[in-house]
Amino acid sequence: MARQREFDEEKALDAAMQLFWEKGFEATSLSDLTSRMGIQRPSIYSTFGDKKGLFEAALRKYTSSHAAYVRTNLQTNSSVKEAFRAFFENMVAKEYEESPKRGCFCINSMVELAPHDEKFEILTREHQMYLSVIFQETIERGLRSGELDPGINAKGLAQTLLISLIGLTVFMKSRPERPFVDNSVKEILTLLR
Amino acid sequence: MARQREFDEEKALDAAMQLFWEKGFEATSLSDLTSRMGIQRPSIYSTFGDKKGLFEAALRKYTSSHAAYVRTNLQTNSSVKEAFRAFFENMVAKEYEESPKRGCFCINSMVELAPHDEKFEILTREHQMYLSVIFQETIERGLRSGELDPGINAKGLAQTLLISLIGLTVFMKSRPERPFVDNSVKEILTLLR
DNA sequence: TAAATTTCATACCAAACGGTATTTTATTTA
DNA sequence: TAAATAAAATACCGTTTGGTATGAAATTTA
Repeated sequence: MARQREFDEEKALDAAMQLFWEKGFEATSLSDLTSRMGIQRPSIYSTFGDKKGLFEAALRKYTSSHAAYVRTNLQTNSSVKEAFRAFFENMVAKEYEESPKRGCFCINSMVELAPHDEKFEILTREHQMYLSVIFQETIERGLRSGELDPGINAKGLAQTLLISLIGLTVFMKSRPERPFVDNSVKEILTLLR
Repeated sequence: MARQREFDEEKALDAAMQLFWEKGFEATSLSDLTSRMGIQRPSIYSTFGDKKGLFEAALRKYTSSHAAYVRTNLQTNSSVKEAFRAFFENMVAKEYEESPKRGCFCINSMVELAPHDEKFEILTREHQMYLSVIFQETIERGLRSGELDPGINAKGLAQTLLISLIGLTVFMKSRPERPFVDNSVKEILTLLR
């Protein structure tokens, strides 16, 4: 044993996450990272391997905390319809406060990296699959309680809601007028009859 | 007047479009561009200004041809439901043949550039708005013919279909299993009752 | 045919890139 | 306290980046 680490690895990783989330992989330079993370280049390389390794660690941190956020969010409300409504509306409201519009780090990575890097193709797909399972379980809860129409296909509907969520998230990056998005949210939620 | 141009500007621009579409703005270098466009650096700069100018020209070329494609595609079929079904299914089928998954150049740009560059925020938003108008007009045609439920809100439904299309396009970049996407398409189209 | 003009090709530029070797500083163990 | 070890800081590396200056080649107009 010898000298002890002076920086907090989790805090440094969080700073990197914020940066990659906002600017993406290519547009974020090592200089950006060192200044925002508050550590020197060699510390990054000794701790995370290389730039891609750091990005991967940041994305994993994001997906795990995002998954937890979605899960608790959908479980708190006893009404399933109300839970989804609050979840979608909250997501829209939050994004309209953002500037620049960061959207979802995982979706951003899906667009920038997944098509050219199998590791990120798998990582992003698995996160989306996990979200669709959370959606499905929530819908199934609504079916058991009798709140939802028994004719509903839980899995199919979950997948559709997830795709709508992705579409909303991406579309908001172009700063469309609010009613456009609000109306779509309403319409999408009618699938939860 | 003097020496005449040796390269075809449209062909060169098309080559640039393919490259930017596949790799995005940041990941495409001037060297990539010169070799694929078949012309030298100075020709690019004298013709298109700079890298961003070339990208913008390429994106404009894409959006105008894409808009025309969508318009004719939705107008050919007399049945509106059938037109949308064919359009969505065709789009999914085409994307599953692609490798790497290029998705939609406009959507890719919305994710990479729109949040940090107002010019692209506007450009991408306006293209989406245009698409939603095409959708809306198609739905209104179905309302007039009596094919669609008169209770349908043409504008709202058009916007929702557009957002679903965006979600599908982006999601396919992570190479999800085909049934996931196919089921969602079916479910989305049920909104066209 | 000669002057004028524009394109093309080569070569080049400073700056920024991702990544490391090296030295200094701090802490632990023997 | 001395040797060993690991982290921090500085300085540096070759390569690639986007962007140009320059001169040769070609076509027009006068």
